[in-house]
Amino acid sequence: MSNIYEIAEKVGLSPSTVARALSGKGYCSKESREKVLKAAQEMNYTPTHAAKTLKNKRTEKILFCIPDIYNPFYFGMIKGANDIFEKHGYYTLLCYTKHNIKEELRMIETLREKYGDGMILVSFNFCETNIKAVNESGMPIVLTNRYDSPHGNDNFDYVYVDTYKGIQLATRHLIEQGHDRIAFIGGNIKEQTSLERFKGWKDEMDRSGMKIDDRQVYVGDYTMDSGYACAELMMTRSNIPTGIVCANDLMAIGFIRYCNEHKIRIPDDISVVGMDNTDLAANISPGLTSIIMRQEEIGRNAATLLMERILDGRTYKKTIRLEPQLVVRESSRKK
Amino acid sequence: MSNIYEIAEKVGLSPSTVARALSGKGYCSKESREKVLKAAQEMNYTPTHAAKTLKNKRTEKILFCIPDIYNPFYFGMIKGANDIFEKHGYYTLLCYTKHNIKEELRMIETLREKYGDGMILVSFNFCETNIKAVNESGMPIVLTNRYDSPHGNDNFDYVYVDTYKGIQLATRHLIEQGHDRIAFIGGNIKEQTSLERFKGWKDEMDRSGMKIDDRQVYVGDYTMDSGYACAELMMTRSNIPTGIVCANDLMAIGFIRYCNEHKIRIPDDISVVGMDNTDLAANISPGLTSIIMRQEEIGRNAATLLMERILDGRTYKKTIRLEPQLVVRESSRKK
DNA sequence: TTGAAAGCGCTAACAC
DNA sequence: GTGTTAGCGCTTTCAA
Repeated sequence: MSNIYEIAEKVGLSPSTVARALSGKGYCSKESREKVLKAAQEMNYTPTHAAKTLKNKRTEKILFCIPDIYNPFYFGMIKGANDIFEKHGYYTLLCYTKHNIKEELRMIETLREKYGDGMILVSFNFCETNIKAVNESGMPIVLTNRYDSPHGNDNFDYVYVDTYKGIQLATRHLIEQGHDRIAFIGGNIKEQTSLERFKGWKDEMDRSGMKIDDRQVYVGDYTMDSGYACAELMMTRSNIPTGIVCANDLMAIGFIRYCNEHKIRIPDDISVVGMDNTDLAANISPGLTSIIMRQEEIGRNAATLLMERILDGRTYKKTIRLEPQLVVRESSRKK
Repeated sequence: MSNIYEIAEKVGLSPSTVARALSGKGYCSKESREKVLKAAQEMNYTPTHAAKTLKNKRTEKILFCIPDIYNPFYFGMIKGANDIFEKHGYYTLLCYTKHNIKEELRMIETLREKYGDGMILVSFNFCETNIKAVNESGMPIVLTNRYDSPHGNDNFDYVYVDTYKGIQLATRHLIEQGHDRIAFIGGNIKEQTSLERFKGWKDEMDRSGMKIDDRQVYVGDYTMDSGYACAELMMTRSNIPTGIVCANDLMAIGFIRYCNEHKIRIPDDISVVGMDNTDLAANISPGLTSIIMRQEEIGRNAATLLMERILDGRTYKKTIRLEPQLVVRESSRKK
């Protein structure tokens, strides 16, 4: 591949003039510029990204880490963020971290190598390990979850929708519909976001004076199949709940699939509420009652915070909280 | 951020010794190595990616372009490819090209700048413009569609599932079930893959001696909403079809949603066949008859072809064809 | 085993 | 308006 020296030689000018002609910055006569551009074209010239970066310290790329590409929840976030980055001439590169902290650390390391100028980090499980890496990276990173270290020396931004409150809304909705046996299908509560969701359900149940026991709590992994499996398990037990709060739409869909297959009527026999309000919620049958999680807004806000750090040089911490909201569809109704 | 010079100064060795210690290549005494590694750790050292690349000409990154993150069809491909790249220590970076040829060209340009070592390019619309860019990039690029230029001088690999045949299978299935009014919901036939799918339906209809007219052909954009809209339009017309071939699962799901909302029974009133056999096909109700498109295998094969070019230096062209397959579920049955 | 030095391709300050 | 030159941070050859 050609470089500016070869072009310079070909047109009989110096490399710096070529560079000026190409970049449009600095003085350069019209003639020279034209000669250079023509030659560049002919020689099929492309600047080398690495060389530019080494000088500029700017890649104009953002690394966007998502734990799970199968989950439509993230699509909105990606779109929202992308819209902002684009405006500033930045590219978004998605990194699929597979729900795996090692992958997250690898990508933070890649960011430290300055492969990108900043990062949006989505994770189900912010913990001391990855937060430490974030803090020590010295690079701009925005989380899409709430996280505050006990030591209070965090220096990253975050944008979040209050998941705890979201699950409360879902639970309260079922309670208001007169349900009294309400189960919860969530994730592993060792993970931060799963714990929050679980608490949202538990606290709301407690507040309403509902009895709960362990057998009302089902553990999935946010996939449709795990929702299905939870339904299977539930139906082997006595005292089947009449209302189900699912920690995301996908599990709710899996749950409903089981019900459809086994002639359990939704919402006649059981009311189901999902969370995330993904496109699917409106498109399956029956339509799934769900919680709006403002994915696009999260993405847009996260991207904006990142650009502030990168372009405006903001160095103090900023956090943004967004409100979840209930959407009622056909999958839930009065008991 | 620290660099090898600062480390060298700190430990009282030369930068080249530090580099050797860090890379593990070349001679370096055990003592020196230990000193260096310790200092590097203390100074929170990370190598600069750009500097390495400038020397090595290797980024160990692959750019994976997908037109549409909302479509679960691509998930399997990403996973399959990722599995292979990982084995070779390569990272996959996803680029969302939004069904937009300009974005594709931008990413090909980014590849030419050597921001990555190779690319898997997924597009709905391979045409002269993007194929020219692919051919001229001089970089290893694998397509996940069939494409052969008339001039026959292509030098890229591709892996594909025969979509034409896939739609034929879907169409034949409905014909065999006794349907005679069979509609097709596809995409804009200006796009290469949409045209292939359309032809699959048309040719199979012709072969079976079925009459077809324009009003049996509906144009969507591969989203659920567009499937819904096609259903809406269809129902305003007379002579409603009894069988529907959809060019992907998402449109089929949107179509079914319309039917559910309007008390049209699937499959009693209308049989529906999708394409892609995404996870959703099995999880919605009724289960969607669909065409297996071997997404993971496409991904794995594409990644393997790419690694052959990058690591083994293969320079001749290779193409791989995979067979689609019908899966029958509840959404289609005998008329 | 270690160090000096050149060079990857580009940018930008400075001199002409 | 143009050219010279000195880096950016790393790798690698060659000499010591």
